[in-house]
Amino acid sequence: MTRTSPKLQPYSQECSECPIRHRAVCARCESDELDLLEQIKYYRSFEAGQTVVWSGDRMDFVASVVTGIATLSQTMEDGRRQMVGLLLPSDFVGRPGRDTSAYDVTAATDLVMCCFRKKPFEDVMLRTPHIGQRLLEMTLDELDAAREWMLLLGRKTAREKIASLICIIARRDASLQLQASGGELRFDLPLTREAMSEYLGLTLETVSRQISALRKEGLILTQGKRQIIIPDFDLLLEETGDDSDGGFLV
Amino acid sequence: MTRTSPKLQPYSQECSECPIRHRAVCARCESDELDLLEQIKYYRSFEAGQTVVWSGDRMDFVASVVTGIATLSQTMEDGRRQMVGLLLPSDFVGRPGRDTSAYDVTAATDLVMCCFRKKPFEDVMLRTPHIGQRLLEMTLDELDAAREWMLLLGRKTAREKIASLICIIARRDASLQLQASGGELRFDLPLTREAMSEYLGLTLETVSRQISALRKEGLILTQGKRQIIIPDFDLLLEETGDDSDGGFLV
DNA sequence: TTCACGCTTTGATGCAGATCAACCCTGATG
DNA sequence: CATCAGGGTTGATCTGCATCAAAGCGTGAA
Repeated sequence: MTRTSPKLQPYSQECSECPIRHRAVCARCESDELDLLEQIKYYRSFEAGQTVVWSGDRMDFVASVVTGIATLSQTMEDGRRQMVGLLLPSDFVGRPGRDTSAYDVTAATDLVMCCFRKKPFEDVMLRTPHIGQRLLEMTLDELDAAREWMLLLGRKTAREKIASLICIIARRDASLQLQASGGELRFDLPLTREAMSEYLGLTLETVSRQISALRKEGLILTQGKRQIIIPDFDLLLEETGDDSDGGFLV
Repeated sequence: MTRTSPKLQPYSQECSECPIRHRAVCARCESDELDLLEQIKYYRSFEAGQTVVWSGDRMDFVASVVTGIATLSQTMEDGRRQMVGLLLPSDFVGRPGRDTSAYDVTAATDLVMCCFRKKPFEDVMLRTPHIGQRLLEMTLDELDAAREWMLLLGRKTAREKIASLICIIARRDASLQLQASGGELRFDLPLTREAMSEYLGLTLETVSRQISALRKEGLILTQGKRQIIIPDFDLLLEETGDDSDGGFLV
């Protein structure tokens, strides 16, 4: 399923100049830094379900998601799996200063990533401090998201977990698309029931049951297996167990 | 276990001069930077149980733990609580670029922190890039720890959670004290049963029961309520559910 | 058209951990 | 020395989610 060669992606519309995060950074970029990054960047694409790297394998690049969704997961010896990262377009993977992956990185949907070989990337980082600063900000954001996620895993009920996940995806989806809010929200769930269960620390049967329950109560509507419509976002938010006064948007 | 297990890596000695993280940084410090940091640092101490800041409150400093243990927790409206950070000596709290705390910060034991007012600290950061780099490394470490924690919360059984927590504390404790391992490990649990339950996403009754179970099976010995002796660390490790081949050092 | 395969839904049952409720230490205090 | 309070333990019961099992889609291949 090689539809478009990654080389031909109209990536420039995002922001061809700034590879770290495709938005918001470029104001600080200077042209010689950009040249350096341009020279070392390359694209890779994956089909839904493919593994990008296995935990423990050598990973000699860092990357950011261009399109699609990637996940980070940990697996226990007996096969229990927990997702620990969900990467949407513009998110970053890889750790400067470490050369093996600590997690399984998987394409949840068809996926295009913009990669930089680690060594040259680190060289550029040394020369251009704002890249490090940006990376620090992003890492702090991820840490906050991870902590919110810990609350979900440790203390929320299955119903609250499902409502939370739907809200999280709706929000990120909406923010990516600058969607006009006001009425209903409509979007595709980009995850299988199984992937959702790995995100939430549940079984896929429980995920399915809770989605059915929310549908029966009218809190969400569904079209097909994947499309979700949220008639009243605030109503759904009340089911998440989160503070009603605006919590985090991740 | 004739020699020090790789799982019990010692921290390098503390370094009173370097406030960011007491180990490992100072090689890169230069005296004028240190002077700057010296000038803006101050100490605060707290008794066990005291709250350092509440979630949502103004927090105009960043800090690192000097002695004792601090925790970060999130609370839901109905009172359910989840710990999301456990700060041992040399760990860092606070987020440059944000002026309210996202979490309740609490002294789990008597606590001394070395604080820096946020604004001057940020100024120093701008001037001395290696502080930002160090902070990035530390944040990445914390993110890895958070992800390990997510696996624990989402997928481990109560028994595995307890075994994991005891191992985590034993390791960090051992590394702080350069403890000669080889035989048994002996240390104080610095957390109440309730704090442990908040860490693990359990109730305190379950924590108590599981500790009793491990004791009855001889995997741990206890003296009083708090002191723990681990006769065979590897045996306890097998109860954590983690991969046997060396996992993370946090 | 039929088949097969991957994903999803739904039902029946079991169990780990929550909940509710006593009771037990141990050290501080008058 | 008696009392008290703040942990900590242990027991009985309940329940939310896991587990086991089967059947229902929807899509693409034959």
